[in-house]
Parts: sequence; C-alpha cells; structure tokens
Amino acid sequence: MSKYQAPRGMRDVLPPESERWQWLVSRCREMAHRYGYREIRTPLVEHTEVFLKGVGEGTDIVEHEMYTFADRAGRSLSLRPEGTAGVVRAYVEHGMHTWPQPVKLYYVAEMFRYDRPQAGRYRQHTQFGAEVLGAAEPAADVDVLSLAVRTLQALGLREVRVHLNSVGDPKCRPGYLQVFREYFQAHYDRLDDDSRRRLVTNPLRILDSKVEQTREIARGAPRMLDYLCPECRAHFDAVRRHLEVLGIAVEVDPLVVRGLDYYTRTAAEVHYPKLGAQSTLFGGGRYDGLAEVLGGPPTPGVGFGMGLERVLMVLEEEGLVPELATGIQVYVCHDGPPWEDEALRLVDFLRGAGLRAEGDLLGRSLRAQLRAASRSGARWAVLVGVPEVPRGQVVLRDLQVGEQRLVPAEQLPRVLQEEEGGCGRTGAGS
RNA sequence: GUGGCCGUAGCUCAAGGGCAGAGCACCAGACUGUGGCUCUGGGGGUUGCGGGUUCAAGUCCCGUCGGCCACCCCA
Repeated sequence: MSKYQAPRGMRDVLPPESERWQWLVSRCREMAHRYGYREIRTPLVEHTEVFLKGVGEGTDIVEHEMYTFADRAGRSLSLRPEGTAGVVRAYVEHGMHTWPQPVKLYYVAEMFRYDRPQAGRYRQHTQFGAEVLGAAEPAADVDVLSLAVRTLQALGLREVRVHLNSVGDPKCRPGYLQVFREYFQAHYDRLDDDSRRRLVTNPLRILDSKVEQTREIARGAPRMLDYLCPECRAHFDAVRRHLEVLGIAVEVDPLVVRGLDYYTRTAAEVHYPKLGAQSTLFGGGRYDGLAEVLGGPPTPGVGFGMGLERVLMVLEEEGLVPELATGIQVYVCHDGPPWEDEALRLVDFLRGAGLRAEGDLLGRSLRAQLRAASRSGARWAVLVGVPEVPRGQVVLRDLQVGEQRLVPAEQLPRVLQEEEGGCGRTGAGS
C-alpha cells in the first residue's frame, strides 16, 4: 500500500480502461451530434450562489454534498455537483435567448458530490448530459429523452425502459402538495423517522421509502398525475405518446420524483437493476422555472444527465465493450548499439507515415526486444542490423504467424498498409 | 450522515499468537544469431496507518484511513 492514495471516492483510470472511456465518450458525442446538439464547456466551479438558487437550498446536494470553498479573494465557489445549473447560467450570461431557438447543448463533464462512496457512486463522476433551452413543447422533452435512450441502445443495452412521471407546475403542484401533506399528516404516527423528516424537507421523496409500513401508506397517497392541471396533463400525455411512437418503452411511474427544486412537469429515469442500489443510469426532466431563478428571461428547458461510470460498469458486465485498436502496430528491434541510430530513424519514419510504431528504450538485447514486441500487442516486428541483409532492407516479421521476409525500408509503410488493409487487428495489448 | 463486512508483494490469495509464503505479473539468463511454450535465477513487504495487550501480534483490542454492502441520496 503506497503512502498516498487518491482522495476518497475518486479514482485513477488506467489503460486499458482509459481506452474504453475514449470509446464510450466518442459514442456519446457522436449520438449528440446526430441529434443536433452542440457541445458546451462550462467551468468546473461556479459561484456557490448558482447552485443554491439553481439546485435548491433544501436539497441534499446543496445542503450536504457540495465541495464549497473560499477562493483567495473570499468568494464562495463550489465544484459543480450537476450540470444543468451551469449550462443555464451560461445561457443567461451570454444572452443565448437571442440565438435561434431552441438552443440544444450537450456536455461530458466531471461532477463532484461529497457522498459516501459505493460501487457506482463516486465523489467525482462523469456525466453525459444534454439540454434543450427555449422550447416548451413536448417535442423537446421527447428529443432529449430519446437521445438518452437511443445512446444507451446504440451502446448495446436492450430493455431500456423509461420511468415517466409529471411533477406538475407552479399552477397545479402547490394544490397537490397541500393534499399530499394533509394525507401524510393524517398518518403521521405510523410514519418512520426519515419520512417524517422528509414531510418537511422533501415531501415527495416519501413515495420512495423502503420502509414497508410507509410504503403501505404511500400506496394510498394522492398521486400528482391525478392533480395535474389541463396543460400539464396534455403535456404529459403528449410526451408519453410520442415516446411510444418511437417504440421506446415507457412505464408511468408516480414514484419518479426529482430531488431538485427546479423540475417542472416531466420527470424521467432509466434504471438498470443489476447495479444494485445505485441503479439510475440517467435521470432528467423539465425545468421551466430555472432561467428566471438565475436572473434570466423566462426560458423553458428540459434535459438529462447520465452517469457514465455506471454505464461503463454495465457495458463491461454485459460484455458490450469492443476490443480497441489503439495499441502500436510495429515494433522496431535492433541488434545492438551500432544499429541504434538506424532503428531510431526508422521508427521516426514509420510514425511520420502515420503508423503506430515504437522501439526499444531500455537498451535491451535483441531477444528482450522481441519479447517486448510480442507483449506490446504489435502485429509486426521490424529487425534492423541482421547480418547478410542487404543495405536498405530490413526484416519484416509477422508476430502472429511467425514468418518473416525482406522489405526495402522505404517501402515499409506501403507494405504494412496493404497487410493491415484486409484483416482487422486487435491491439490494446491486453 | 447511520449500520455492517473487509484491508498481507503490482494483481489474486495463503499463513488465525511463535522465522511472512504461493500463483500470476515484472527483470535477467538457458533452449546459440529472433518473441510466444518450457526451464533456471532475481528484484520486490515497516502485513493500509497509529496506538494498546503480550516474553512474542498479519493474527487479539482501540482509533484512523480506504474499499465494498445496505440505508440516506442520486447519475
């Protein structure tokens, strides 16, 4: 055990896992581009105020889980615990309401929450997220949610099922909350302590309780869906119907409740049960009130955030991560010091020709170089300095087949191009 | 934040009060100019860290740090 470890809940990503990340992220970007989303990169830190207002002061995230610190001038800054607040802050700050609407943005970014770590829950994690700003139509909800679902499907996951709910809007939610509170107040003496606490802090979360007696009470609780105003009702029905038109499995789930205050109407989640308690692959919804809270013009918005650590965990478990070809193709070996310069030149030449090539850096014997070549995963070894080989030629050895032949050095790139052309190769070296 | 399980070599794990080990991995050599297979040798550890009990502590006790599981919360 080394003296220093990565901070709790944070981890190093080493090869070949780092290569799987490159693959995953590039797939996410590709899907976002197909849907017409463009990348936004916001600062890793924001003024704490942005999250207090944007995420909500009563939420666990803001109250217990933020990395908040004072900079040298005494300003209170926080590492972002989620992506939406920063994106909307940027939308307002840069006057994006003057851009052609809607504005569709995506990000792949690190988030920080001071939470108790567990597999699939990290203090530093990566989210792929997307937001549609300036569109109140159900079509916008369907656009982002389908991006999330289709991305998971494109990665190979079957059985992606969207749990869909509506949390209403400022017109209908207060009335519902009133009825909701009254219902649970009436059963107060039978509630567990957690739920009593939540009745004050985050009442809708009671619906999520794992305590059986509370669940029983919750089953009889009034449901937001029965209290939606006509506009919210129509919106919910349209989102649901359009997702079904796309063939996306939808399950109406009154228990999907977002922990963040700015959500209105649509609330959606996708779970992957095999992940255990940390099973949410993505969560998202509509936040029509957020831009105003952050000092901007009233701007409807809808988006999602997807936890990529969890997605990658699932993909690996399901064997859906392909072999990656980022390893080297050619390893140049030489037979001792007199040939070092020539080997060096040759490696440089091959790299210049676009091949992934490397040579010995340890002054090793020819035998050890071949061993290194073999273990590097390279398909080809080139031998420089073998006696009886005419000047200008080198030995090209196929490490898979075990055969070798003479090739003029300057023709190596062309020969290798031809050889590699036909057969795909694996080369991550693992 | 609450409760539980677990920390021994780079990795996977033995040793359960009495000399800290194996397999894999890594390095070198042999099988004669050239890898994979096989064989030989080598480097690697304050047993996560700190304290305590004991003649003696990976081993028992306490604390702490870290991982995992459930809760909480969420992606």
